[in-house]
Amino acid sequence: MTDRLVKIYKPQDIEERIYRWWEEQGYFRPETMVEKGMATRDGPRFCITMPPPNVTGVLHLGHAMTAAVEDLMTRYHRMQGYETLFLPGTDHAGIATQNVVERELRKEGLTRHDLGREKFIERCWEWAHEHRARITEQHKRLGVSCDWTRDRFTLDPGLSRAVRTAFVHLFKKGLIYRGTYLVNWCPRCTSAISDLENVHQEEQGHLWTIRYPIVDENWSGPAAEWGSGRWAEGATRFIEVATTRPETLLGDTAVAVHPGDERYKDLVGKTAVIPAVGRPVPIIADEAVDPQFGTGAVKVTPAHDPDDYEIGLRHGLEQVNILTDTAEINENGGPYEGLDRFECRSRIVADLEKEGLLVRVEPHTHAVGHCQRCDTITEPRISTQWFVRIEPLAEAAIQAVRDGRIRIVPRRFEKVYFNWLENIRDWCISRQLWWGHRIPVWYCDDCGGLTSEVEDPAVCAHCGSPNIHQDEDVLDTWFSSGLWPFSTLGWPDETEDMRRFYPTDVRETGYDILFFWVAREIMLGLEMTGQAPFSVVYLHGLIRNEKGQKISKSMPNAHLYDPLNIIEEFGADALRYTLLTSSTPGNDMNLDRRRIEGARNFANKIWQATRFALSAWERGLGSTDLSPEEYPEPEPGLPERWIASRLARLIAEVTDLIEHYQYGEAGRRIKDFLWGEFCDWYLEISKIALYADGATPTSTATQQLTVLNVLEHSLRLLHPFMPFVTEELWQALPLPKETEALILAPWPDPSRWQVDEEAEEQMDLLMGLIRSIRNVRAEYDVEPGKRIPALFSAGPWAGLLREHRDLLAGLARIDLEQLTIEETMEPPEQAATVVVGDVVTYLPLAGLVDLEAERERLSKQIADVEARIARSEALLAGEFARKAPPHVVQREREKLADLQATRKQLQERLSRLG
RNA sequence: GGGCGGUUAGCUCAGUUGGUUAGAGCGCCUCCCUUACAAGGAGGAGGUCACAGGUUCGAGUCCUGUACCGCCCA
Repeated sequence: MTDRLVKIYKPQDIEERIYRWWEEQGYFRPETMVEKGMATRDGPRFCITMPPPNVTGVLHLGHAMTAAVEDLMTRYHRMQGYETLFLPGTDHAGIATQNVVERELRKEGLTRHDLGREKFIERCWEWAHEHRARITEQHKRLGVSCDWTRDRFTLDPGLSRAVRTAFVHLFKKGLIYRGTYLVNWCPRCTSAISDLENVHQEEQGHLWTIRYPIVDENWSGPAAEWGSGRWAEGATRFIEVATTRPETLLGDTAVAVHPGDERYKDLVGKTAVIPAVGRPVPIIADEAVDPQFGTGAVKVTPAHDPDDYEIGLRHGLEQVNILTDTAEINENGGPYEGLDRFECRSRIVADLEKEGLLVRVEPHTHAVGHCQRCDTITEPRISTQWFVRIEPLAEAAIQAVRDGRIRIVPRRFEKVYFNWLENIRDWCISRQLWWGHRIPVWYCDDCGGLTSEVEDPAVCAHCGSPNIHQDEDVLDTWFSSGLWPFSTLGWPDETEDMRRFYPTDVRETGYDILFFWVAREIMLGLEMTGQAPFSVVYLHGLIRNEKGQKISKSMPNAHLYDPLNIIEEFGADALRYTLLTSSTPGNDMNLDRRRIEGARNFANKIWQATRFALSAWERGLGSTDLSPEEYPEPEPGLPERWIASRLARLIAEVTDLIEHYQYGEAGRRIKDFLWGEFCDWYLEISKIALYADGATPTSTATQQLTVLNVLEHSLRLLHPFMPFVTEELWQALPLPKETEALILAPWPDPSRWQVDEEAEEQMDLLMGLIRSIRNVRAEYDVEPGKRIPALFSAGPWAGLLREHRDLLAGLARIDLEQLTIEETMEPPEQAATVVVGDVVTYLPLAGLVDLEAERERLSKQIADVEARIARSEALLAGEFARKAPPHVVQREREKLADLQATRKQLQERLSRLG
């Protein structure tokens, strides 16, 4: 037995070794392909940039999915002879990283302010370095063939310069502006966040209805102190408003009703008084008010609500900010100053009740904004921030997809993409953080002018004053990720990589970051480089566990879904194959460990098949002094012609499927072929010759070489799905190779393989006969190893059967001494009968065949065949024959003829049994 | 409120221009440690393809509606 491959496939023993070898040989580098003549510098090329994982954490199954799909694309194109670059990298993840580092500091009883900006950033770098190394290690375990010499990080000097260049470009073009607007504020991060990072969640809250007293001839305003219980004493008219955030009334600057609302017609123009702070505010009419909601009158808080903000602008209302940056009530909150927002809420409700101003409280479900990174409830808050004027960029991005320069797979996401971009709002890009790209804008202390330059300016661009200081804030992480497809290739420099690999080919990622990232890459790519950064967006689904639950670190059995644990247990190949074959693009997938196990078993299966191929060769040609170049030409018989034909189909189908992004189907086809046709049939057939008496090392060369060759081509097809095991097995094959490694081997060329219809038809018949004989043997409980007699009344097929009597006998366990094949014959008495088309097989199973049982068996089969004949006849008698395409009708006719032949044979047999 | 996806065997899922008797893995039943493989082999049972209409010679596949589950946007 071969010593090259151990008896059982152990991925742990091969994967890391192979990866190290690939990397050391430089196979992941496009330059290597060119050096080895696998690709040319001016021929086709393929480039994909890896979505950079956050340096915050470790890889999860989503990353494994990304890696599997992208590496498949990469390996496929590399084998197709494209000069291929899969460029890896990581993202500094501003808020997320700052949060985890701050959490670490807290364990030491420190805040970032205790350290100061510089020291804090140092700590962030330590964290980033450590995690970056870990993420790289994990990617290597997954087997990704990316060029690590081009590994990038969003805070690298080159990429930072790209960020600055892009910012300055947009700034000078007037597409970046600074202004004071209502933004989403995270009081825990003490930073603004973008609309996308503000995640709405349904929450069970309350709807408080409060009445505001109205100033009239009887009441000119509160005379008593708030909290005295007599604050509104004397007021006779009130207007009722409903709110889910009563504390915001401290910032109310109006009460609004719908202009058409008859109930309030006479109140418009009057003055209401805001409880607690006693602010007199106008009652105004605005179309935005929904008369159906609550009382039809709403409080207006322009500084703390997006709708109210708009109303405030329309009516020139004052904006009163009542919150500090940590969401405590500020000096505008009167008696509540210094309280936390939620503490304030309960206090204010109690006080309203005391003052008789609380009308009612009802349970109410509403959407509450949360910070995507820390889950804290956010507050809309007025603050000065930097924004990207996004509409012109969005317009171009829409156009690129509309006119087909970019194609989204699956298609339906194009609609989602358009919908978002068509209703887009300006992008808030400044963050009040320390970790990230500092905004390249300097303020002049003398003239107040703004200077934005790529290189740090020494003086104000407007007045030349040296008294300038840089903006304290940093940019949204997604601003730098938005430049990823070209910043990683050297932009803004006209580098060789930029020229060769940009625009890239594919953006592959989960659909959940279509807006966050992909859309922004397209917008920024078009704006900065004038070209779409990639031509295809391939979106994969999200991964859940087998019960459809979202996998999170806090799950009790989370370790079962940790990619590294899965790799330890089943191998990276099994994980990758499973991820690639158990889902369809854009659809979520429930990852089932049983499938991973099945994929591991598949890897073992081909391992075993290769061991068989090697042992046959070692006993055969391998034991001669012939070199592979001197091996005799194979002389293909029917089984060889058949398996080659099946392989031809496979190559064409798999290539076509991959070209159409149908990776799952492609992977399954390869497995079906290798397991169901090659192993189950061809290998078994080859054993007949290989183990025949008198076989010599060279007499079975055809079988040996067919096994090796089919395996060699199958391994090439499977390589992008299961790179490790295929490389290991391919290396072991004693064949002349075009390349030194499978990773560089050419993809099988579909046009070089011929389908052999005749061989397929003949083998179908032989396999059908074998299957039905096995079936009868099982039904009659014939010992599995026992050789039985058989007689074939084979009609026109007698010649074929005679020619392949060894095959028939071998796989159906027939005794060659008792095997008879004739065109027609007088059937034996005591025999089980099998009919396949016009071939009748008699199995005289002495002592085993019960005539009564046999009659029953045949009757049942006749009934079954007759039912199908009836259906077929009805079909052909109707409009089907007239309207269906001729080849479909023809096929149906053939099927019917076949069924009729079978019925005739079965009936004859039954009548003979009496 | 608008949009999207899902519903196929006990479980997890395939099924892409409509065309044989709807498939796989796991599980289940029978038999087998046969010289590549028990992580295996041979055979078997198991589905009115969520429901109701429609188009068509023909619908798991196309159209309309309904139910339930999930997601996205507002």
